[in-house]
Amino acid sequence: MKLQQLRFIFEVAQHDLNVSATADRLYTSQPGISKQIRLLENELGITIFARSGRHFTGLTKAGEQIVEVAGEILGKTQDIKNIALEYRDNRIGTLNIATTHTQARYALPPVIQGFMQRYPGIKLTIQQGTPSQIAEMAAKGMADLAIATESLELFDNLLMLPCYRWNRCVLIPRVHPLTESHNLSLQELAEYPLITYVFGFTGRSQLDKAFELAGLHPRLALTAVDADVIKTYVRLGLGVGIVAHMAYDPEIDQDLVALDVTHLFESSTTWIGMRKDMFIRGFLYDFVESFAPHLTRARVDAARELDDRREVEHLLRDIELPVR
Amino acid sequence: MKLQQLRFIFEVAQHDLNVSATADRLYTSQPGISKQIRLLENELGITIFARSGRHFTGLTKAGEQIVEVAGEILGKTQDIKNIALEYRDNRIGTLNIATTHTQARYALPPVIQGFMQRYPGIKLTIQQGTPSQIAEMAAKGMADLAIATESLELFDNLLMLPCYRWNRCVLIPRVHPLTESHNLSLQELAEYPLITYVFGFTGRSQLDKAFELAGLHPRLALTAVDADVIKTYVRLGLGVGIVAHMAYDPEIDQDLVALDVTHLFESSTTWIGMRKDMFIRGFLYDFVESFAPHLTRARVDAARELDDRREVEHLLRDIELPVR
DNA sequence: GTTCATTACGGATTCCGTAAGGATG
DNA sequence: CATCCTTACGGAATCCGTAATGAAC
Repeated sequence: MKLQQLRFIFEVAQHDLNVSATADRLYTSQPGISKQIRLLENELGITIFARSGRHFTGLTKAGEQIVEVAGEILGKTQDIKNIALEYRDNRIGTLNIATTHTQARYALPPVIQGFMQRYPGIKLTIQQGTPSQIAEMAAKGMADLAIATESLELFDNLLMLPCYRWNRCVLIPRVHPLTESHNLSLQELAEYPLITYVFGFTGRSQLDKAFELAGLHPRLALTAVDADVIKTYVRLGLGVGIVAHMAYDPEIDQDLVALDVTHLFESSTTWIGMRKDMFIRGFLYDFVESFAPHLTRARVDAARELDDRREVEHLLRDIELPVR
Repeated sequence: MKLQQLRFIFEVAQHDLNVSATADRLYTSQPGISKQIRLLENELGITIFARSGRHFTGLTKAGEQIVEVAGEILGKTQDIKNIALEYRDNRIGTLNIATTHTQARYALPPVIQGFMQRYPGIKLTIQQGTPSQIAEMAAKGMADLAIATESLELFDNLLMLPCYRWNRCVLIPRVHPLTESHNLSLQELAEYPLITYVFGFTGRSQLDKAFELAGLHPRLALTAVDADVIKTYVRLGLGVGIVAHMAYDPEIDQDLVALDVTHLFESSTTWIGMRKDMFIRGFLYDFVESFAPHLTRARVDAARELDDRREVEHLLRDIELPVR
């Protein structure tokens, strides 16, 4: 058994069972991968990939379990490299953040800017994706951190750390009936076509819950992945926008009016997700703390010691989360 | 980075940092190991082993952490092999049990006998050691199961499953003043020199606690690792023996009298310890269940899902443990 | 007929043994 | 001076590329 063989079966499993495509991504030859897979299967005395003729059609039951363990092993080899790098020079390395549009566009920029100044030697990568995509990236070791409001709970090897709470605001053009409204109610709001996030993004589930509880079924004129698109259509008069509060910029969005609706919706929480057992380099602790000041190295370590998500919540429950 | 390199640094760290001795054990050459270690250190850009001249004197800080991760990786490669074996032929394989004298001599024999009949293809190994040694063996992947009454809590990657409760009996020769005693008290007992287990073995700590709470300080004439030695000296009249109840065999020990002292001491619990994340083969579930019938596959799996020791206790607390 | 894995094969690299060398305690 | 790691070196095995092959959709 060789680490490369484990790498190959893992990557092939991640790439639609297509060996040729995997070879391209790994900058190696397709027969090389094919041969190593076959060698591993022979050594173990089982087939990992189910085949129909010469095509891979799926994983065998044994293969599924083996690929999963292989992924854990590969993650740990990365940990070893990170340990070595940390002791060699704690100022160089890479940081790979997977996050959503909302975070990348509105919450992260100042943090990133400060981080890049403090650690000019760290190569920073930000990958944007859907909440479930980024959760998977962190869980599988393709990203160091996942930052999102939703879906991080889907992978139970992710440690979830609460970062800040936020609520929504309603966006309307400067000329709009609702500008007259005082103490906006859900009923009033539901009379207008709404423009907000698609399901699974940026606290959308909290939003639905509020209307549901009130027995209201507003018309969704348009759902988008990000606030910029939402704003665009609000400007076109297609409907009333509901976006995360931090997505409203008084400078840039002077042509829009933001109405506070904190009283209408429960606040949402944005989380950092990271593999429970990953080796955390010094700069990564630092990044986390500068994004969420209450998440000090000591607190993160304490949370890592606990194995259960509920215990982590209990540990951190007395901490006043920042509100944005 | 190669798996063999990880194997080498791990084994060298386990063998007193002695490369030559490690080479002998692994049936390979000493320069081969030396070279691979050096290659790994070069690749990672750090030193793993601290050296004085050409002698290894210890692990560097980075080395300590890396060796630990290397051990986890090697454990997972073993998991992969076990997965493959299980699907290839679930009747062949190896089972390595680390346990104490008390278990090996008195609790395990009938279980082992039945197991060997059901699984003639499994190569069974039993390693005897002190409780802390066997806990380490299980934690480091050198044994599949640890079975003991003490010390399993020392390694937090061990899942602890309660197997049975037991208490002690007092052993005296057929002719002895205590044979007249009814409802033996701790005070009476403390008047005689005692012969029992050394500290850290077979519930010795529970025993000390009982005397301590009663404010008694009995004289320990002799402490031994196993009940057979204890019985021998009881026969010689050196003192009164206190052993685990299951260590008294009415057939063999006809020349000794066993007095029930359940009312004097709290019962102890014997546990199975296994690496939390190890792959458990079918026959291993079967072995565990035949040793502790309440530990069904479903219950073991449920306990593995939980990450915290206290939660495991909670899960299993309604189960009536067998008493021996 | 295109896509895709397997087989064949040759060159480069790596691995691993023996033998010799040099530092430590 | 006995122990122990490092270096040197050569043969064997492995790896990995290109090219050809054959099966599946």
